[in-house]
Amino acid sequence: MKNLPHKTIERLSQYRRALLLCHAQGMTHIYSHEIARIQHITAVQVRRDIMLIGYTGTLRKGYNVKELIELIGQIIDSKEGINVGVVGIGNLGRAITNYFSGKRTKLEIVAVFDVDESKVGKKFHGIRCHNVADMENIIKDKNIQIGIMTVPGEDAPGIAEMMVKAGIKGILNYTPKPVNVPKEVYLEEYDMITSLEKVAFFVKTH
Amino acid sequence: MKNLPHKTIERLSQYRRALLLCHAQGMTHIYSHEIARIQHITAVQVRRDIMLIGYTGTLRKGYNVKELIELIGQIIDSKEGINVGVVGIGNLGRAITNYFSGKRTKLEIVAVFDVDESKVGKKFHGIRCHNVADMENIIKDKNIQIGIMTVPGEDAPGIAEMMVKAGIKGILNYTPKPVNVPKEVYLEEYDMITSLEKVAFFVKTH
DNA sequence: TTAACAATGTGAAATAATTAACATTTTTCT
DNA sequence: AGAAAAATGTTAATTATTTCACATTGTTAA
Repeated sequence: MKNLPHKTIERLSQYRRALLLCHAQGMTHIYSHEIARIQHITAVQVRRDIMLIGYTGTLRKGYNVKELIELIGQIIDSKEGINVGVVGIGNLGRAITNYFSGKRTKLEIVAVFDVDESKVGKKFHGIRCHNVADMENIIKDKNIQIGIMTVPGEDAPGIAEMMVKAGIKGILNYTPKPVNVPKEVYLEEYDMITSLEKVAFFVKTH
Repeated sequence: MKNLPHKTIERLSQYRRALLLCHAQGMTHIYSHEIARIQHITAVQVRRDIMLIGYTGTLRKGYNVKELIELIGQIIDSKEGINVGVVGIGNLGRAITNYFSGKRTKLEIVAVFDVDESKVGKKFHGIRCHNVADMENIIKDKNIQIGIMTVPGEDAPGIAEMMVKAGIKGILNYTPKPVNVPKEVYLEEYDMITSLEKVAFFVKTH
């Protein structure tokens, strides 16, 4: 199940999110076109993605919500769970920490880091804040495999380097500054300005 | 210049961000492979994107940084500038408001909104917070064309509907809940959980 | 002066992602 | 029972995006 397209992985995550809501509302089955409508994509795309993970629905009843949630979990979650650290507990770091906590059983934020001494030692949404200086040890001790960077851009390269040195496996970089990591570390970068500028461009050009 | 690929638009925004830094450091020219290294892409891709916007560099000297910044501005910025509103001034809304303010001359956050009475009337990074109930009028009065949603997921559909009613042109939805808008409104959705799960997947599968 | 080099620009090929088309199957209706 | 409808599953076609390959051309160095 390794060769799923990147886009399919993203959509599976989104499908699960939607399916969890449907499940909570008591729906037992769902059609591809219902999922499609929620996600603003086509039903064919949904069916193709689901085909790629080898699940098969019931004709005329659609997909079993519970089963599909579980299968998507088997695909995208790691069995043992993955520990996550957030570096930089400003507004964005706090937003992410609050938002994630308890949302996914297989992904847990186990530590947050900051340089600000007044934050070190405090808890954010129940998670202790450590000094960035101690990051390397804590990443190793707590087996943190993914780091989320929410520090100011100028600090990003240094933080990334520290994380790589500590043996991090993946980095999600929310700073405006691209960082360099060795190719064995998976890197995902996202900048909000780019998204806003993209919206602005398409607004401008109708 | 309307038919630029979506991906090219995103990269142009990123190139500009990088170029602005280079310009600030006093660089006058830059090679495609230098831009490529910063953005972790190939030099060919950079050259092709630049070709698509009709700019042409100097052989052996590369691209003129200032000129390229200006040209990208002509492509992706709107001449008159676009006003932006942020709905939901929790941690994420504040992060975005702080981060954007003053970063781009052609995109200005002119109002923020919240339901929380204790926030209404206050200023956030110099921008007044209004009651969501007044949103429709203020969007019209201030000619807000883009709305950034940073409210809890369950409020997203209602907020989107209000914005559409007020004549918004584009929405950037950072809530975990996809919203429906008429096709003349440009919609961009981004969910942090999806990004994190994607990183987790690729970390898991090496 | 001329050869080697290092850059851009771009048509063509390759790859990735989406969509179309339709076979199949279950259910419902007559 | 048979026809129509409505759903899935999947191959093939299409579209979008990236990469290859290489022509071109200033620059540098022998």
